[in-house]
Amino acid sequence: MRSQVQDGRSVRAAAKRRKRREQILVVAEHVFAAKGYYATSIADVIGAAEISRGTFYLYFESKAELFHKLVDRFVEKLLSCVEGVKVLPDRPEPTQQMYDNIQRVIDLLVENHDLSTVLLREAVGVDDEVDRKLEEFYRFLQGMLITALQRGAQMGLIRPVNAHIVATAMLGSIKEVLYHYLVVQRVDIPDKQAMATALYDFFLRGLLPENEG
Amino acid sequence: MRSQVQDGRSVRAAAKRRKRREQILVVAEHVFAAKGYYATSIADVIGAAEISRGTFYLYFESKAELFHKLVDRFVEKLLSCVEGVKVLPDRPEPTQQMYDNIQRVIDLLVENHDLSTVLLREAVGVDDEVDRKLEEFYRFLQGMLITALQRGAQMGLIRPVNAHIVATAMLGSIKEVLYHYLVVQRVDIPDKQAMATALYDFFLRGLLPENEG
Amino acid sequence: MRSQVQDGRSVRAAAKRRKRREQILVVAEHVFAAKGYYATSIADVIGAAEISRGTFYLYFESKAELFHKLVDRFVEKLLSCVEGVKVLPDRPEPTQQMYDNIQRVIDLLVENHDLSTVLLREAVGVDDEVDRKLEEFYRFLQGMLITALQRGAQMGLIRPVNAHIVATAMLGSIKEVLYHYLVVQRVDIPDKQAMATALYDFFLRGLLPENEG
Amino acid sequence: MRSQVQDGRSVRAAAKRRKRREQILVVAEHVFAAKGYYATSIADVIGAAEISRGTFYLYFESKAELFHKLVDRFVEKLLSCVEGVKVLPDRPEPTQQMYDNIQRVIDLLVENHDLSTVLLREAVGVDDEVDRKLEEFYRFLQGMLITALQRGAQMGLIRPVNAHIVATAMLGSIKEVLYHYLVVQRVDIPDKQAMATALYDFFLRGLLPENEG
DNA sequence: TATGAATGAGCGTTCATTCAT
DNA sequence: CATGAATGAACGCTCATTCAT
Repeated sequence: MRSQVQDGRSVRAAAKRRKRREQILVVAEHVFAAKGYYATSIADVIGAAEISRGTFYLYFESKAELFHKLVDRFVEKLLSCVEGVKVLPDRPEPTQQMYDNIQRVIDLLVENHDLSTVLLREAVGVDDEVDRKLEEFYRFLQGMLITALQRGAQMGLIRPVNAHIVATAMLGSIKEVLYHYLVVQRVDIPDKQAMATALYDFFLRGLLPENEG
Repeated sequence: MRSQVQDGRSVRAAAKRRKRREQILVVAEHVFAAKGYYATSIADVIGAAEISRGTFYLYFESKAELFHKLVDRFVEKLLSCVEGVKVLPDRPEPTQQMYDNIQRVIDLLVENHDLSTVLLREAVGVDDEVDRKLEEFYRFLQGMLITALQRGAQMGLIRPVNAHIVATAMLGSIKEVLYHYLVVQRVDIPDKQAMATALYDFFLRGLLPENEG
Repeated sequence: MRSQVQDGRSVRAAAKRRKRREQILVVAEHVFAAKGYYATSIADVIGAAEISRGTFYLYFESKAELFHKLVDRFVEKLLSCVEGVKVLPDRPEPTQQMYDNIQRVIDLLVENHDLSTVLLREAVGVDDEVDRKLEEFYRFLQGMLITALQRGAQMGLIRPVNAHIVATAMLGSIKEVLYHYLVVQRVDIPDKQAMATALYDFFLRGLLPENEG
Repeated sequence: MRSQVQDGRSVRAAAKRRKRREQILVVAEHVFAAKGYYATSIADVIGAAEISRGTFYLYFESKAELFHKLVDRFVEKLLSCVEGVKVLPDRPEPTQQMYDNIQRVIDLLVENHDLSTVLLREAVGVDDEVDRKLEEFYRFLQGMLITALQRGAQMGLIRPVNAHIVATAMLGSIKEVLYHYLVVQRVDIPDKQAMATALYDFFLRGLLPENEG
């Protein structure tokens, strides 16, 4: 059994270690966001993090692993902020749930500007592991949306549509809008609520005038 | 002044040169589509094209230039197939024009499966030149859509919407749906017309049931 | 079918390539002999060979492969110079055959001073591939000697001995003597015939005086 | 002058220190024997010894020094077990002394399987210091054997032979036989006495049948 | 004394590009 | 015009060693 002193030490050491990893991850977000995965060398990362090569490899076993962790964090954060639309007494209207999801995704990506930039920009194609993770994630979201669309249609809340295509289109819409503001224009989105509202409105009512509220 | 013989020669030579370039570009589409930009080496391209290293550099000044040309072709082809929505006596209904545009884009990308794969997958982030070209192109499309949305609203054909966001969302929808089918599922799209219809329908009428035809 | 010109070219190119490889191998023999496998870096080899890094990797796929080729050459040369002792009308006395083998091995190693140095010195332990090759080779020689000892005993030409141990001891004798002269003393052996004779004499007659000719 | 208490402390501390060093050396034998010098990292050693990096460098100034100590121990042990053949009234027959030496060397190496593996396998070539030590040691043995052979010949106990070469051959015989059994076949030698006898018999009587007892 | 996080020189390897033939 | 051998800068990674705690 470890003494209390040892436990205290190891606990503090583990905390320090986590902090260091975190620091590297945060710095790497910036660097990858600025230069892209391939153009970023280990030298760039350790230069920005002000650590030595050896230290980097103490915390990550490769450049790939570093990127995978960033992808994992992105995916985890997003997964924890989207919720399947459910019809329950204690939950808001289904359409409100959809709106809330959009809002939360926007908030999250805006808060994690660099990470979002990296992932929206060029994560696909980096390596098979990353491709698999992202595809799995998008497929999960797509599945969620498809289910929501199908249930919503059964319940008469929405029109029956080609759920597969519409779900994919909705995903693409959100990605593109966020990509456009975060990466292309490199601005913090002025009015996150307006953005969510505009997307939500477009999704629900489309373009035709007879759909006017 | 060149003699006629020399002109004849140089004309033939220029034609031959163009043909060679074309051959390399076509082969490169396949290779880039299969392996991605970074994982594709010059060795892969010249191996597939059955030419020597030296010959490659006779026709392209770098790997980057080769890729730029592919991007240029993609952009040109797409530009030549989309048309701004205009209200003129000799043209179809504006909504029909939108539908036609969607349909043509889908057709083009399906016809150019490899090129589309490359560009939808990971073109962004390859280098600043490519980023600029693609951004310019997407901005052009976006501008076109924004204009159409604004004019449509003025004319009462569509609801007034946040044109910027909706235009971006429409672009993202189309990209994502095509990406999903062309790259992720790697299938030829079974029913291109149905896909266009589904997107068109979603764009116009959204999800709410009161929008039912 | 290739034209004669192309054949001529490719034949010449292949010859040039072989020559280059050979040149690198020869230089590498020197370098490995002087510094040992591990202390020798690719930089040392290409420096001594006066080629660039890239060129080295054009001819060898790794430092390991370079060393493997050297081992292969060593083993091949030795295999081609030792012959199993056979009793046939047109061949010399079995003991003379043994003497000849010893003489040929000594000659070969003296002629290939550097290569022998590398292999006698520290080839074992470099990697599993090398270990396997050398062990296989020594086992082959050992097997040959064991057979010769057993047959010789059956024919009454030699005493019955513990063939396994004696064969191994004979191998060790030859290795150590050559190692001593080639590597430790770093001299060309003054009298190769005397060396062969001394070993041969020791093998046949041992130390006891009653064995005096 | 140190107080008795301090002396007691420092004596105990020194003993502890020696014990620690010893423990590391013993563990390192195993590790080096299993993986070889170059493939063994400090991480392997401290992992097996269950000490920290810092502690290792408290006891050894480098990986090289650790190995040097192992070589020293090997050489010391061997030196303490071989004795020069001397003709004295209170000592056995010279040939018996030779047999005893062989037997003791075999016993020692079998008892120190790991250490022997390391040293027989790949010690040569590790660094100049090790090379020097081993060469000095082998030269010492060789000198001893040469003297014995020359004296033996003078006394008429053995034939006059090329003492240099025969001494080297005898060393090589013993090394190779032990190497073969300890390292290649990785077995404990079944009958150490038979091995000594076979070598002794071969050394004294050679292969020719007229030498039959 | 004991620790283990931090270091950085040095390694083997890749690959886009050049140029003599 | 065509070739492919040659180049070398740049990369990701390792590991013996140090030193603040």
